[in-house]
Amino acid sequence: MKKITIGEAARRSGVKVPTIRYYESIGLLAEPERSEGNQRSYEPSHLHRLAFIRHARELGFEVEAIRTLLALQDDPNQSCASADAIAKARLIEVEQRIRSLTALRTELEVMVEGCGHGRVDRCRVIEVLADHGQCMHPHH
Amino acid sequence: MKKITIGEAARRSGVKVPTIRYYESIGLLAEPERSEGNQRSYEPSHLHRLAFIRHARELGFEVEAIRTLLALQDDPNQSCASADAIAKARLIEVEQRIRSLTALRTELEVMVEGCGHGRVDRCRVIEVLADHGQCMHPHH
DNA sequence: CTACATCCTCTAGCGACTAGAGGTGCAAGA
DNA sequence: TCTTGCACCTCTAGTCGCTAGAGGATGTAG
Repeated sequence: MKKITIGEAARRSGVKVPTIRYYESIGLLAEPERSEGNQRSYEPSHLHRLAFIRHARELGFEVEAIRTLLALQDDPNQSCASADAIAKARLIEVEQRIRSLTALRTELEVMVEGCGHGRVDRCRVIEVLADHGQCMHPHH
Repeated sequence: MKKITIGEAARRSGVKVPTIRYYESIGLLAEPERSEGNQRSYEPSHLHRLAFIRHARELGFEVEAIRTLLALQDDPNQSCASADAIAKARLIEVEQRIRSLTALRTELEVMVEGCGHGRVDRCRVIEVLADHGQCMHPHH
C-alpha cells in the first residue's frame, strides 16, 4: 500500500534521514519492514511516531522522557500521572532556564553598552569577565 | 611562595579539578610548574585566569570565544572591537534563546494545565505531543 | 544501459566536560 | 618509622543527541 522510503519519511516528518536511523538504533522508533533490496519501508504509524518524537524534542524533552511518553501513549488505560510529572518537570526546567538567561542578558547588556570601542585595556567586556565583582547580579 | 595545589585552586576558583586539567589539555590554561613529585603547582595568575574562564563559561561563551577573549586580555593595546563583537553575538544568542524558551513555556503550561489527571487516553500532554496542530504557537 | 540520486552499514567526531581504573605523593597520627 | 588515607597523577572511555564521511548497493529516469 503506502510504503514510504526513509527519504520521504524525512521530508514528511521534518526529521533528517540519519536522525531517523539513529532513533531506530536507540529503540525509539520501531524497525520498519525492508524492501527486497534491504531498504527501509515505512508506514503511516511510523510517521505519527516521528511527529510525536519531533514535537517532544522541540519542546526539549530528553530521549529517555520521550521513551516513557511513547510507552504511555501505547497504553491508554494507564494513569497519566507520569506524563503529567514529566511535563511539569520540563516546565520547571524551562522556567529556571529563562530566569537564568534573563540574568545573563542583563549582564551582557551592561558589558556591551559599557564598551567604549577603544582599546582592550579599557574594555568593559574584558573587565567584567576578569572581575566578577562588577556583575550586576549575584546569580552565579 | 604561594604555590597552590590543584585541589586548592579548584576550591578557590570554583572550577572542578578534572575541569582544570581539561582546560590545560586544550591549551586554555597555561601549564603550571610541577613539584618534585610531579604535582601541579599554581600561582595567583592561574587563579585569575581560571576566574575569567569560569565567569565567561557561566555567561555561556564557548571555549573558542574564551580563547580569543583571553588573547585580547593579554594584548591591551589591541582594539576591543573583537571582544565587543563576541559579546554582542552572545547577547543576540541569549535573546533568541529566551524568546524560544518563552514560547515553549507557554506551550508546556497549556499541556500541564489541561491535564485532567485521568487516564492516558484523555491526557492533554500526550494529545498535544501527538498532534502538533494543537500548539498555541507556530514557533516550530 | 547508463547516469545519478538515494539508500545501506559502519565508524568517528562534535562540545565541554565527567567517570573510572590503576598507580604515586604527601602529611599527620600512632 | 610506619601506616593510614586523602589528594594527586595519567590515560581511556563515556555522556547526549545527533552529524559527517567512507565505501558500497539499490532504484529510477532517460
